[in-house]
Amino acid sequence: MSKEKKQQDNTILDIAEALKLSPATISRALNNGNYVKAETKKRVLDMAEKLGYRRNLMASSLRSNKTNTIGMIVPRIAMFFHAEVITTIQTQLHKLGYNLIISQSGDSLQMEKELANTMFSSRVDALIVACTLQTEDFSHFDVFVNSNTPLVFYDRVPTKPYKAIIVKGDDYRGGYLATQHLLELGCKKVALISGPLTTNLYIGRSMGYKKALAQYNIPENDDHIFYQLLTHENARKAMEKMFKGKVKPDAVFASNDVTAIAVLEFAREHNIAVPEELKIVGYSNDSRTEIIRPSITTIEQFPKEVGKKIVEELMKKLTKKTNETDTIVQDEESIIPVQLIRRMST
Amino acid sequence: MSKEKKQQDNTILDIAEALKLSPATISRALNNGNYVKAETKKRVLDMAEKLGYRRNLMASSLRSNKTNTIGMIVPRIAMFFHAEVITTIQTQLHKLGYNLIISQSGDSLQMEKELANTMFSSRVDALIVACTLQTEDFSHFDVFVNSNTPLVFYDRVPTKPYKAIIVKGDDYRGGYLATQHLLELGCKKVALISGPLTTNLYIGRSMGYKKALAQYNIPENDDHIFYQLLTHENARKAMEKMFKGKVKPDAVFASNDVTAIAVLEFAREHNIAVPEELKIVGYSNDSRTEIIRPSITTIEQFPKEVGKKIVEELMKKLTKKTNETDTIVQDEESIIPVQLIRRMST
DNA sequence: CAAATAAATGAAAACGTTTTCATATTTGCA
DNA sequence: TGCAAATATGAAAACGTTTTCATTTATTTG
Repeated sequence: MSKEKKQQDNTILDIAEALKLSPATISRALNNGNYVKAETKKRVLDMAEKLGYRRNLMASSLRSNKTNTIGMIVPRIAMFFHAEVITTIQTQLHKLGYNLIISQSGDSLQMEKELANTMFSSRVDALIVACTLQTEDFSHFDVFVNSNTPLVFYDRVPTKPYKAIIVKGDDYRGGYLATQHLLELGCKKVALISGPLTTNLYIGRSMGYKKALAQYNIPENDDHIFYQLLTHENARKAMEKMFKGKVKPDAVFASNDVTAIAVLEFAREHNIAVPEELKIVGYSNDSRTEIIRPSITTIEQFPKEVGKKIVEELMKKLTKKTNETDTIVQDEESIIPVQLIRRMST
Repeated sequence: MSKEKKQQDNTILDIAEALKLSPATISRALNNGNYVKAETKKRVLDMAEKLGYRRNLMASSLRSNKTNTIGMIVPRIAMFFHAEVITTIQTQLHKLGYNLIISQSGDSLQMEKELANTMFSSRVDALIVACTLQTEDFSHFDVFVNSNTPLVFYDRVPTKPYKAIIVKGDDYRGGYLATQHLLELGCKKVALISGPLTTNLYIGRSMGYKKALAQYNIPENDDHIFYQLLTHENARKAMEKMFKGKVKPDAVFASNDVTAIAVLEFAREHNIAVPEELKIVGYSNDSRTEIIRPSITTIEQFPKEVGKKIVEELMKKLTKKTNETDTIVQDEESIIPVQLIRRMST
């Protein structure tokens, strides 16, 4: 009853009043604008400090039409690769005076749509997205394109041309390197457990796989190729199927590390010696692949490089926003190199 | 040159104009307010849809003084426990119509302070924090308390009373369970590698450890107790020290899983049989502890329960915001139970 | 030293909502 | 049918900034 319901924050007007200046001047001082005397600026800053003033971002954004906030939608922050990308981006953006809003789609298309809307409502200055695996139609991002808000897709990106910045790993090369490595080691029956071909990632990795097979004159064996959701369970099922069949694989290229780990566990349980009888290559260099025994050979995607590239491209866009290069239909793609990390599973 | 610089978003006024209604009515319809005819409401919603209207959250928040956004500061999203907590919270909040803004302090106090300021500038309706390990002074959060903005600390919480909602795991019990388990198995020389005692987490876990020792009449051995930053390197150093000493431990209770893993790796390299010669217990049930061989016994903290509890307590606060219970100096603590997960390392 | 220019400040509008208060319309009931 | 109460709408102010434009003050220049 004694205190008011909500202690009032100090505003620019309070500073103005205390200093017998106009709000305009305060604003200029606070934004280190040019048209303000050094002395007044100091006085304002001191008084702001004294009054515990914090800029109201709502008001500021509303008026200036920029939020200094960048949105990000990822499938899951717990995924090692994405966590690294996020961290890099956040660090970089913070230095540049931007905030980052992170949201998870949980790999649900419905959620992705809702989040895109929310992000737009929040009027983020730009949006960075790694899509769900089901996203084939990208129209829920149109609103960003239409309002000229920079849009970045990374990792999981549109398969059709779309007016956005694209940053992705070299999946084709990754698939090729993994498979070539196995063939180079003398494997003749390299299986592929890939994600669904609706996503650029798995398309690329699978094509790399096929390229390598072709190059080594090994025919593809449809019984050894799986396109499915990359869950633990699905991986086991695939393995069971293959090892019940008449021709057993001598190597598996798994399009992600979770699957590679599941494959390794299957091998353990069925007393299949790794790498002697079965060699395994994963994808992404998840921290678990290094710790498991035998450690798993995998493809490093350099998430930090991806993050850096994203910020770099984004800043280009955000700063030269003035001159209209509206004619461009699709921005250029950046492709980040990958690297094979050889471990004990091969 | 043809297109305008930034395609104008449709506002409430555009809808109003199209429908020959006042902005007030549109606003009411959009917020399913009560004082609006069902028919007009439908007309408005349809037109909003047609014009691709999206509420401008800046304007809305500014006027209504609530953002429907909740902020969150964690040390690192890549930490398994935090990632789970975040995901749970985000899912729950989304159902309730709130957005979540996540930021990482990277365990830097300086960063934490900056982020707290930014969060306040963003006028989040509430803030959820897991502090850095160095945070002993909490005054950078005072501004939230002063403005009556609900504040939740979880996991890493103030050691002194502070007017905030507290949700934490039962660290004391966790430490006790881990140590008791080892003693029960006949270990006589249980080492402790703990984090620094500036944080409630490690205070609790260490006290639990000591309680168990006392209960089993085992004297503490200072050469086997370490309080240090829980890095991989520090863990190795501690192990080297102990195994060079005259009395070697027969078990290690590591206050986190990264350290437990490092201990296991040290054992592997020095041909110390786990669990026969050395038993290991970690803390947090990181996904890696299950995958490594031998798998590591650890303490489950039930991050999902933590997340749920946080949202529950928060909502209590946010909804009954009206009646002033201002006299309370500190909110109640919630303590989430823990559980020992026995694996092959013991 | 006056005129011209530059620098510093102020007044007021604007951003897109929500909300209060007033007004118009409909409904309920005697 | 008439009048109060309930329902539906509108007008205008407000939220806290930034920004444009005007004005004052200080500085330069011929």
